[in-house]
Amino acid sequence: MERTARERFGFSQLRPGQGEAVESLLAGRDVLAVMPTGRGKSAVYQLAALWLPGPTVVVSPLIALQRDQVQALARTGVHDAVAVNSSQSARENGAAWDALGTGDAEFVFLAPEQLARTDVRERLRALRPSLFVVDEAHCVSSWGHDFRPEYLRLGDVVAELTTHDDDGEQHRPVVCALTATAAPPVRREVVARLGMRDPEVVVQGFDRPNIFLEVVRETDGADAKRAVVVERAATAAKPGIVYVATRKDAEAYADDLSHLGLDVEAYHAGLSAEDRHWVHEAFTQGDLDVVVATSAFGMGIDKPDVRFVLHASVTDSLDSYYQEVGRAGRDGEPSLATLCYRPEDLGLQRFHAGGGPDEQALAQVAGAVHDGGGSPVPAADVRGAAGLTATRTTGLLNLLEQAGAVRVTRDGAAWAEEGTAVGAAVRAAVETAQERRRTDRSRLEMLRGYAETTGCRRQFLLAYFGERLDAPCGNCDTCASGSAAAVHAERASAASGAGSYGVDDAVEHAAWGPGVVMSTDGDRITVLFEREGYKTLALAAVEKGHLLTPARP
DNA sequence: CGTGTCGGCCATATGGCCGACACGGTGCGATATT
Repeated sequence: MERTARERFGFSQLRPGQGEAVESLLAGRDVLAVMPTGRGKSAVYQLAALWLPGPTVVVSPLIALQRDQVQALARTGVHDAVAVNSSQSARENGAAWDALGTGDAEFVFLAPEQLARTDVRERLRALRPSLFVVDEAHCVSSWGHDFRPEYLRLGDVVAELTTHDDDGEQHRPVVCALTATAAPPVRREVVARLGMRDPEVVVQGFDRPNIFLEVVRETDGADAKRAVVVERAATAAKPGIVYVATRKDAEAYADDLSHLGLDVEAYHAGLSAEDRHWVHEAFTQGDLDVVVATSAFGMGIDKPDVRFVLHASVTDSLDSYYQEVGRAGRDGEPSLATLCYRPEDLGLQRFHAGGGPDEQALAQVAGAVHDGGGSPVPAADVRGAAGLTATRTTGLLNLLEQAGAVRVTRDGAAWAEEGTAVGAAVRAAVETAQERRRTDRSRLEMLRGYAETTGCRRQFLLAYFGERLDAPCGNCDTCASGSAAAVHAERASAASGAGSYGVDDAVEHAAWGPGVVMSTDGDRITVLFEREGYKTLALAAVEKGHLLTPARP
């Protein structure tokens, strides 16, 4: 394997975890790999594909990313790769299928929306793929629920690609999920949603010790914060990225910085595809000092020398935050991650997390399904009857399915579970949506915790991702100010009962229900409850009040 | 859930305050228009 990696792909040596992951895939075992961005992740499936017999399906979230990946594979000259998507003509897509059919192409890149098409799944099934890769697999969790609901159907797609020989032998593609950032609950969700079986979970270190972490708390209002953001972006070592919460802010900050003489561009989804491509290229080539961007700017950026990532506002979670921070300092040189924190900015994220679910729309969808009288109603009919867009209908059907009120076939046709009334289905779905909202809000609260901690930032961040750093890191603002050391000493001297709880322990709370211990930290413990989200509790109170009881994992 | 904008009103002749209201992120694919 190492020789092949060296000779055919030009990798000097396998990185930690890569060999393990490839071996598992070759042995037919599913793999979830959480690895830093770079060559490391795609090498896993490229190598495995060399020895596995059938073609490889790669689910990739962006068409632009699919293009990059196809080109990158073409450069290796080892395998041919094709993509199937709506940006290509019918002729191009047809040629892609032909290449796969003759064996000229080994890889096919698709977005989840393509896999929602019956004809696409049938063609894939006929190809008998041996490997099913989900790239940027955290999208399953972060986008599946509302934004791109087809992500939640990928598990069903794997099931449909499973075929049987004449002698009854099962042929199921091995599933390989890849991501750079995933906290333990995200990993669990990806594994569950993709229907992965006893997966090998390979997690490379999350720590990026060369990035200095700091939070600037702004108490003097929105205008004062703007001034601080501009000043910091102007004086920091270049190049860098400024992340903002709105498109309007992206334009405004870009204007301000440009007036200071910087080479700067705004980037957000409201720009033309042409402009976006241009900004992306210019930044990659080193022609820009700063890009001011919404969360649209990110996937596909693999620039080694980004010196700073400055957040003008909070993100929706530490998962998103660290994903964006991770674009700094990939070359290992000193870099800076600054979060300009105003508690008021949390409001926009609360808004984005959604208000109450739309009961009327739910009732229409549930009603349309119910009218089928127990036989599957095609998704198009549900959509028509409810008068909603396809995306929205799929999202609401996912919600109803998650609530156990309806069942959905792999074609997206839905039928009502026997004996469930429309009203009950809607109530169950509303409860499911509210759970989702609570966990979303608790994720936001964890970000608040990071911004407001007086302890070591890196310890807090790594604990969130399930990694323990025993001592303060020495490369963040609280370490520099001395407050991290003070907190560390205080926690060490506090009578620690943490011994009775370990990370990943299943526990139960009388009111909040079942949960899993995410981290223990001296005198406190953070638990992720299934229905309530993250809660951080004082250990003394937990022990005294017997608040948590062990539960079955 | 917080912010920016606009119109109306007030107490005084223009500036400031208040309430109402709109707005806010991520991409796929299908469809309509040039």
